[in-house]
Amino acid sequence: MTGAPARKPPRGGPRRPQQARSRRTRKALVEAAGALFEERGYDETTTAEIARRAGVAVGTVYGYFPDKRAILMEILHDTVAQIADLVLERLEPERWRDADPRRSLRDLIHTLFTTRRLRPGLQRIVWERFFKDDQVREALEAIEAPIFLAVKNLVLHLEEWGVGGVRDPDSAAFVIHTSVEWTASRLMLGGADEAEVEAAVETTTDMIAGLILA
Amino acid sequence: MTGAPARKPPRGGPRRPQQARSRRTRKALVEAAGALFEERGYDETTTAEIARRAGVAVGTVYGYFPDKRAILMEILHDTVAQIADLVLERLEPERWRDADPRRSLRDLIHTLFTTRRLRPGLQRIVWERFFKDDQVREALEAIEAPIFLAVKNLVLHLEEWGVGGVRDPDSAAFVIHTSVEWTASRLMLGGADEAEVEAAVETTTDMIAGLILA
Amino acid sequence: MTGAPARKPPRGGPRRPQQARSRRTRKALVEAAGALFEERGYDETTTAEIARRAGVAVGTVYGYFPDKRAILMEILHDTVAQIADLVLERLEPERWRDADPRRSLRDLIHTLFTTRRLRPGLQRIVWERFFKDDQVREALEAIEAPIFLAVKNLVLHLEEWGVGGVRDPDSAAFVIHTSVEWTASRLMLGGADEAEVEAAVETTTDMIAGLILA
Amino acid sequence: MTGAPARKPPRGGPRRPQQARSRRTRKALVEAAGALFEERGYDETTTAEIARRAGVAVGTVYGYFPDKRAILMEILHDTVAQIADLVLERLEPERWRDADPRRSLRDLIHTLFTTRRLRPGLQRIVWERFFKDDQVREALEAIEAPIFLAVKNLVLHLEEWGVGGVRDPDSAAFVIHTSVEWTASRLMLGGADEAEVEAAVETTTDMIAGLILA
DNA sequence: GATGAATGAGTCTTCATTCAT
DNA sequence: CATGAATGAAGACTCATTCAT
Repeated sequence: MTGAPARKPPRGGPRRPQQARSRRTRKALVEAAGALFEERGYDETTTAEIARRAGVAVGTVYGYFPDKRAILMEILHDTVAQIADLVLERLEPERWRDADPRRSLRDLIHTLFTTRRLRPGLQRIVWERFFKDDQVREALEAIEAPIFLAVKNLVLHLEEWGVGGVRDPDSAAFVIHTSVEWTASRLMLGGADEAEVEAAVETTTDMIAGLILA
Repeated sequence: MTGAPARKPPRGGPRRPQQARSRRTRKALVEAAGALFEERGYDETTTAEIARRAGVAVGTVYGYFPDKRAILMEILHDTVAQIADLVLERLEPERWRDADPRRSLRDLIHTLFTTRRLRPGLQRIVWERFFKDDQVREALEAIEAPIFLAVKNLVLHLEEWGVGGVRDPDSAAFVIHTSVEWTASRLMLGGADEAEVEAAVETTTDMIAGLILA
Repeated sequence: MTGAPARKPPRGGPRRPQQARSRRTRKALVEAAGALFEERGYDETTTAEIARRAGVAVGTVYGYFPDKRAILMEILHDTVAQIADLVLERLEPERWRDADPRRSLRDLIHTLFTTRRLRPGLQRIVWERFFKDDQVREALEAIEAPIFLAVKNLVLHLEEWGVGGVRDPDSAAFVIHTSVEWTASRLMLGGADEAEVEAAVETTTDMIAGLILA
Repeated sequence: MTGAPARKPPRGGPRRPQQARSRRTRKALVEAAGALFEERGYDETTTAEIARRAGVAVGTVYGYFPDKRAILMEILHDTVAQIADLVLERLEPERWRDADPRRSLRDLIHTLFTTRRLRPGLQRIVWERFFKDDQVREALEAIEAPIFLAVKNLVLHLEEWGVGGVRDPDSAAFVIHTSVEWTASRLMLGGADEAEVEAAVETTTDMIAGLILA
């Protein structure tokens, strides 16, 4: 006999099926809440609705999250982090090194605008709670920090390459990102038409270029 | 024509004392609500508190306003309009004609930043409700419209005077104002220190100058 | 003309009818809650039931009391104070001066026992919450204080009159009242039969007599 | 008959290891619950906490006890019985036969007071539930019965020895024990200082001595 | 037997708005 | 017009107990 009773890990199969179920429930909960927050908003969504949509009982929600706000925080974090990643990509100096800076900048701005189309309802919630909910503000600031750093870093590289530069890189990073972020939000989360958006991308590119290029 | 319909011609005494009282009550209500919204926030203020602070009964509130939101709308409108006026002043072409454009610009930006210190609690409410309450959005947009126009007009003047110009004046007006407004809000309504603010004013001035000057 | 329009106080009639209504509602609330607490117990009574029994909406309850516990505190206070008054009467030295001390004592003990028949359900709630709810404990202690004082005072009088006396009047007051109170509670709030109660009154009288008389 | 049904004769090793484990789990559960009830109180302790503290799953609890209350009953029984044993010792006539009755009595009272220091949290639960939970009341009464009997028996011995006696030994037993028990509880489970306790012990001794001695 | 995910009835409390006086 | 008592729908959260794995 070759041996041991082939028990427990049958071959990479899912161990501890309970955990699998648990993960599935959690996911269902996050998805249900995400969809509802997106559709209706945070205050307008009840914990009972989240449970129903996830196909579980109310009590189950509280087995996974301490309270309603914790669900929001998780979803907000994921959403915002996902957006931030897309932006961070466009900020890598390598992408700019041998390219036309104006083109790269426009590309960056364009990305900053289009990412606002991701989960707009949740992004609205971010702004809605930004000044009244410290947790939301802190979470957003934590996610923005690396972006500010990347912008600053990029500006320093541009200076080094002789294609631009600013007086105060920290301040520039903050002002640039904040400006674009909000211009994009107002246009994309409001209901702006395509022409307006196009024009804004162009104008914004000009504006930022005026600050950091040449 | 000899005149107005002489309704209830009171002899001597103050005309329509009721209206005077009424106006006083209304004012008390608006002031009470304004102070409470500023201190606590909109959702955190109850109509009962507003009435108590104004020294009237709850029911009386509904004799002057259809609902709680209407009080907010009035206050928000007044506050935002007041701020807009301060900004509009700085946008008058006369002020720019014979002055150093860079200086005038810096002055404008500075004004845009410092006006955020007016009734910050109410301004927070604006952003909190901007995307979730169409009435708030529309009211704000109505008030911003003349500003956009003034910015556009100014840019056109600058072009005429040969000190600047942009490709798309409408878009520029929107982008400029929106950018500065939000950068200022985040800094002033959050708790930024003086140095950060100073730096941001400088950087922002550089940025806008890059777009519209020279 | 004799004068002023006979308005407002028509002649001792009820002024401010609103306050009358308010008082009525409050009373209905207290009575409803009292009856329910008595019948079912505190935890077993819901605020909705109280409102329904009082014939008002749930919200009305909170117009008169900050929370459910406040209703209990008021009722408990009233009930216990009422009982305390009955006991205090029997403790007045005048009642003892020219009477047979043994008889007066028996009378006192008897009163302490029979008062336990008043609102037994509420008295149960007192003991149920005594050690877990500081407010209840404090309220009870506040009401007991004058009783302790009266007992002490009585003992001092007895000593003066040469019919008794104890080593430590404060301690005696506490021990006497506490002992009788609990013996009575256990018998009357449990379901003791008449004979047991009679015997206990007699025995308790002997016991206290042994301590404070002759 | 040759004997016992040789069910599953285990060779050598420890018999029914399951039962050993089972007993260990049960004990862990009782200890966990006991500690938590003592610390927080009954209502404030959840079954989930008990399970966690015992190191088992929630469901497991229900394999050993039909419900939460059953755990309490077992713990209460053990605790109260343990206290009762300490008291019963001091009530054995042998201890009193050749000793100074006053001394023995004081010793007994002292014991009745100090035993209230054992598991005070659980004793609080007894009083909290005494009138609302028939099972608790019955359990306590069952445990008190032998004490009442022992007190009665002691009183009869004292009478026989010519050092005391009462009219109604049954009633006396109940009154004595109940009085001391509650005086002690209020002092020891509340937060009385040492001096108060000492005085109460002395006074109580005087009081009981007045009833049963001489 | 053990596990722990799931259940869901049940609670208190809030507050914008109405309306009889 | 003012008053303020009354309304009642709504919502977040708890926890003893069950049961599929």
